[in-house]
Amino acid sequence: MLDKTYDPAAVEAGRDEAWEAAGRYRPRGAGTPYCIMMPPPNVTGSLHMGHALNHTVQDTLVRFKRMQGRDVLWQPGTDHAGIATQMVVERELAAEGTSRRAIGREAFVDRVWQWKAESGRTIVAQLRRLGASPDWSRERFTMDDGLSAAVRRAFVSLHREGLIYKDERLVNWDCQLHTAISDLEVVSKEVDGQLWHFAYPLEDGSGSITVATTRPETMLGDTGVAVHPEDERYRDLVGKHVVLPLVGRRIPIVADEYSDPEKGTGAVKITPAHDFNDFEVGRRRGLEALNILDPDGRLNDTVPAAYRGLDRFAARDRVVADLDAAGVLVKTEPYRYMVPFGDRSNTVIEPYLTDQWFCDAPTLAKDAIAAVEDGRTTFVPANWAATYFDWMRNIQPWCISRQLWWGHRIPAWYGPDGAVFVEESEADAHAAARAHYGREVALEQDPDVLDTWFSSGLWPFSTLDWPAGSSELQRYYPTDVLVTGFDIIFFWVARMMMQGLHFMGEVPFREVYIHGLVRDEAGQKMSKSKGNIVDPLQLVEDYGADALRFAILASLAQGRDIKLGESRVQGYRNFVTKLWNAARFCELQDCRPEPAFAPEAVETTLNRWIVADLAATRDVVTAALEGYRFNEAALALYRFVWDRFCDWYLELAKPVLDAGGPAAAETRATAAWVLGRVFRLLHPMMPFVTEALDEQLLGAEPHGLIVADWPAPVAVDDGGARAEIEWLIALVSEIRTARSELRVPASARLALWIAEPDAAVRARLAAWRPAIERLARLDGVHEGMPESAGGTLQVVVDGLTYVVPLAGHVDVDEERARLDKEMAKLEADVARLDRKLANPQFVAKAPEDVVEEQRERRAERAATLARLEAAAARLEGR
RNA sequence: GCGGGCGUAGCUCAGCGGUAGAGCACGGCGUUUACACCGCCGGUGUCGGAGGUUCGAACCCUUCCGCCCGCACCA
Repeated sequence: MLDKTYDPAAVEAGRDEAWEAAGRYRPRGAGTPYCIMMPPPNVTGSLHMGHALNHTVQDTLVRFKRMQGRDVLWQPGTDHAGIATQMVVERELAAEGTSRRAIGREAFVDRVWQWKAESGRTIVAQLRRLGASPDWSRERFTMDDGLSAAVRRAFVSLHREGLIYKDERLVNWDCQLHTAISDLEVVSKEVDGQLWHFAYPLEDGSGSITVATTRPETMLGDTGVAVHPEDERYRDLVGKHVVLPLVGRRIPIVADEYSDPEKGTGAVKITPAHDFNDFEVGRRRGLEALNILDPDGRLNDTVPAAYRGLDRFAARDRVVADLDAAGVLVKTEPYRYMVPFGDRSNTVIEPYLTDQWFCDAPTLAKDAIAAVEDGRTTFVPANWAATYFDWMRNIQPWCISRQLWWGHRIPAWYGPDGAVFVEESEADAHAAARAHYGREVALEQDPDVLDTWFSSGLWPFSTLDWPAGSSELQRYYPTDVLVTGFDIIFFWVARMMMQGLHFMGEVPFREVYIHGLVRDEAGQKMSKSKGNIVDPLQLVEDYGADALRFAILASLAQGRDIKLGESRVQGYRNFVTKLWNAARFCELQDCRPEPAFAPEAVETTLNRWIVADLAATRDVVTAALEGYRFNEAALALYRFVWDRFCDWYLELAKPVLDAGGPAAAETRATAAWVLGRVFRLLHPMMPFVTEALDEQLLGAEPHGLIVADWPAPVAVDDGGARAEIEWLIALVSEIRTARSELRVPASARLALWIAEPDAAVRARLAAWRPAIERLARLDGVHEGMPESAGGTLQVVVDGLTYVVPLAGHVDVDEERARLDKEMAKLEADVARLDRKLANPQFVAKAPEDVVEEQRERRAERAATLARLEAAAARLEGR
């Protein structure tokens, strides 16, 4: 027996373990392969709404495909997330009063591994709680031996091809983390600052040129002043020199297109080592790049003694004060401008001149762009391709080295004279060094590690045992679809495309399904600082994973962010409860699956109707899931279960079941069959409750639904069943509405009269009399016109008038008013349709079936109207 | 500045060329031993504004207004 109330916790408990133990998560080995690579969550992270959304979508797809008979591999794993993880552990050390530098590199890395071992299971456990069904036996971690080997192979190979190189360039430098970061890890924020104008005196004493800056401390590194070649104001100054105040350095005034006469004073100070634009100008004009900062962001020894060792911001104040004292501060104005911050450290990022490893992204991007252009990979929704192209076509060399300790150590070793040996192992490096020097030398490995995304970019094939190779690699690459948020199209999707195409010669995935972000009920992005985080696990605890999953999917309109509040989840928990109770009713009614049940062969109108309706729902759901229209699939099932099966089918079945006989037997079998189909259709979206019901109610074999066949289409000839049930629903609804509007007490059992039924209607009434009486609260169905005192209620359905004598329950005026309201609506409809049909253009140009449809509609409305008019007249007549 | 998106019922959103919809919220009524996590009943809303295309536009085009998100700028 099913429990009286649905208890998600009880229903969901133990099911993940059972599925896994039964091997359900593993590829079945037969069927067309279907593969999804799980975007590896940060190993030390915990589940947030974004994960819940992302994994619910993947799991729904995977379960759907599994049921369709595909050989499904959902490859799971986690990411080492270099900076984020290192920071967490560093914070821990700080709390203990020590630091990574204090304990040293080796001890620190050990410590991170230790921490990973402790906290690395959380996210996986949480995903399991959600119902995620990847092949956990294949779980990978980006720093596993195999994946690390893949990283080294990729690095060495790209290096040999000249696509990875070391260069001294400006990078985004994080002064707190002491590492370079990529462009993508920099977030610009608008800041209220000041714009200072300084007059740099000309060397020849003939005056000065005024430049403006928001970062005065950088003037200590100025090696030039640029003006626009066309700028009349400064034309005569080009080629002259100024003497840099405070420093005394003689620097040239150069002409360069970069200088914008409209901006600031039109003359711009050039600090090649500390500004990306200035760096380019410096290169073009042969200006020296003078690095004035140390890795902490303090001024170094290239600046005058007074400023050495000062922090960049302290130096700023000092420089301004000194320039003011020197009389060259022309003016100071408040100024709003954009300042780059590190997305992790949230400190101001400095452009900084260092030696770093770069990947030639512009070259790798070529095929990655072509692959999307020619449709080898497509985006869903398609417009995300524009974002992808936009970034790919403007891609810059990718700085892949990080001055961190946690991550893949760069496989480069340096000899005593600085010669570099890039090899997959230290042994190989030594061999190369021997060949180079003709003797054994001491080598030192590059201290840096690689950007985390370098290894994540290899994920679609490194997880399948590349470079060693395996049958899985052959079978599942390219994967079918990547499911991810738009926020990492650049970070991750682009990198996988570049590396996948380069190393595998084929795209990593054929489709990229991009979903939105989860926001709170007010549409705010969830963040810890706002305190509006909704914890998915709390929701799972309160309402069940099934409810959360279904809520997510039902809210997931394509290409939009989703706003998910608790009430939404609650609503779908109610839906699960509804399903549970419907199943329980069927159980009480002894509905059991009939092995020989053939949906096409059911005979009663009611059963033919529900079978036909379910067949249509199946088609809608199948097409919706295939097209990533999850909300459409969810809604179709919600409607079928609640509005059709529960509200009408079961209610109409009650009298049939009570009456017994062959019709009752068929109905029991049909109900059981329909529920079984519903469980299957719903399973990818709400896996737990559907399988529990399938087992408990229908006696299906344990953990079988997850691998049950997806329902095949059913070709039903409903033989007029739909029309008949629609008539019945309309009749009952009309009477209910009229009763409610006339405030007839619910308890009043009234008779139904029909004046002139034809044979068909007479038969229908006879067949459905118990149902009509039950659902419309009636007692007796009669032919003819009633002798009524005390008013009547009259409704028109399919052109026939049905009369309910009210016997004093209501007064005539109220019924008259109700009829008037309905007639007014119909009159308006008829008038509108008449206007349309009277338009010769419409009749001539619109498709025939559309015109015919309007004519029929017009006739139907007019007939109903006539009946209502007659009914009104009868009211008057008394 | 460039790109993308959004503006439909109180709220959250479907619909995207042929009668304006759902859920939630709200209000009324509670009869039916599956379900109060329920049942029944209740929606005229300039489909952001203005033009245009069309026999017909919430849906296509143009333009304007308002909001959001990327990217760039960052003297």
